Amino acid sequence: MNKLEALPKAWPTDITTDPPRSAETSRGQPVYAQLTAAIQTGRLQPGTRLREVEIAAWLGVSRTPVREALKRLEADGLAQATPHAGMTVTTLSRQQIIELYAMRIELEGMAARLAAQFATDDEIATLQAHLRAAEATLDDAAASADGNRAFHACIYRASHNRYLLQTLDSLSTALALLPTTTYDIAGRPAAALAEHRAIVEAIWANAADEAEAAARAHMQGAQRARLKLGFNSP
Amino acid sequence: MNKLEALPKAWPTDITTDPPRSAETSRGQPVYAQLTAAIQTGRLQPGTRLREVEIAAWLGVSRTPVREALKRLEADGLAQATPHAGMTVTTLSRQQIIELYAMRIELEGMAARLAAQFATDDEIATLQAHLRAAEATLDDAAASADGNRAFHACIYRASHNRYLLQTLDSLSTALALLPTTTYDIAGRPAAALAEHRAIVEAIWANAADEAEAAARAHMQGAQRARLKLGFNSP
DNA sequence: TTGTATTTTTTTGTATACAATCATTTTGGC
DNA sequence: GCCAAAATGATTGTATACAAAAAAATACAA
Repeated sequence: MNKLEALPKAWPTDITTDPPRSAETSRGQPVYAQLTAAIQTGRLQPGTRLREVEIAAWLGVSRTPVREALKRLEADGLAQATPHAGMTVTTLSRQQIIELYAMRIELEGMAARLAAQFATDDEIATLQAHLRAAEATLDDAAASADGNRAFHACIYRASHNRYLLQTLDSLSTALALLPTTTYDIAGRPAAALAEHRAIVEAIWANAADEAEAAARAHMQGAQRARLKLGFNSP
Repeated sequence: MNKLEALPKAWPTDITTDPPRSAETSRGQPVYAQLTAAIQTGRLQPGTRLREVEIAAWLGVSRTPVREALKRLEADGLAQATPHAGMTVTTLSRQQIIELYAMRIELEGMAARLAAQFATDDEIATLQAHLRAAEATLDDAAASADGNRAFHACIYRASHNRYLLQTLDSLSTALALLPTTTYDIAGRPAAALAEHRAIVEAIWANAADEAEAAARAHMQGAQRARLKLGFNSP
């Protein structure tokens, strides 16, 4: 019975100065989850038109929640809208990929630096567990890619900066639009694992400069691998 | 009924048609523009409840476009939603402000570096024009703050990285939630102008390292000024 | 007076009907 | 046969009615 907003113009006095930002999923929006999953698994290829009525019929809901989910996809850069022509799944250009990696090089470095300064023991233990798990899936490109995403998400959280977390999540999701992952390249999973080890080692040692340098080197390696793979469209 | 009277329901009455909002305006969405303007000018204070029907009545539209605009506000971090309790204008905590500035220090540095490498002659000329304009408004805090935003937006564009532009736009907008600007501090407009001059000088000279250092120093100065001002809530 | 249960009110979430707009096609004329 | 213009169809944008859930108010009993 905490009448939160009925307080006069005084600022909310609830003790939690940090709002649980993870409450994004509190309002269950299965439409958004279904669409992002379909895009990231390649079931919805870049360029595919996203028609509201089709999606609504497919998921058994009305157009209203579908529109909401599509707006969110647009905000995340996964879909693009043209005024009255509807939405399509974003097709990344080579230039966009370069810009995305430029951002990730910078921000992954920042995240690793902050993690080296502020990560808790639990978070470091989780990172080390991810390293061990990655050893077991070196031969499975899909599993390696999944583990890679989880590993990086751990570093984002360990940075303890919610805006950095949100931005890096968005950038990673955008790169998931690409039809292939760098883990499809022979030898890349092993190289990535070695680079991950260097990052965790520096975080564990609270070596901020080294952690940042290792993370930047890792992302530059990922970019080089990516640019070897080619693209959907020039 | 007394509950309604206790709520801040003073909605701005003058409809200023200023939808510049640069991009994304392809689908005219005046509701979003009105709400962001009202938040950034302080007419909608942090903590204010955003009721769909009130906003719809105020702007003379139905709830549908209002919902769309509110979702976008939420994605931009300007509003926060609780499952069935509606939305409120975000109240930034001290920790959030610190995290926002940490991001801006990093990304403004990156933007200045990229601008030093890739800015066109036109873009540099525009930056220099902003410097001259700022000299004329040193005594006007509000005008200085506006000019400051425009100046930084120019650097964002000159970086020629659309994701960096989008992220920095979002971060700047979030900081506009604060009730005061650092330009309210005596002497800060002059100091900021000097720092701006150093940034433009480095960009003009294509000195990437110096541009990045100048931009980081500028944002650190802005953070120090901000932290002197105090906050809404601890 | 206070605590609890019930009812009332308020507000969001969803569905659907209608309007507007753009793309395509068809039809008429040359 | 080809081009232009109008009509048709498809799809998004908007409004509104209804359902659901939560908070607030009220009634009632201890």
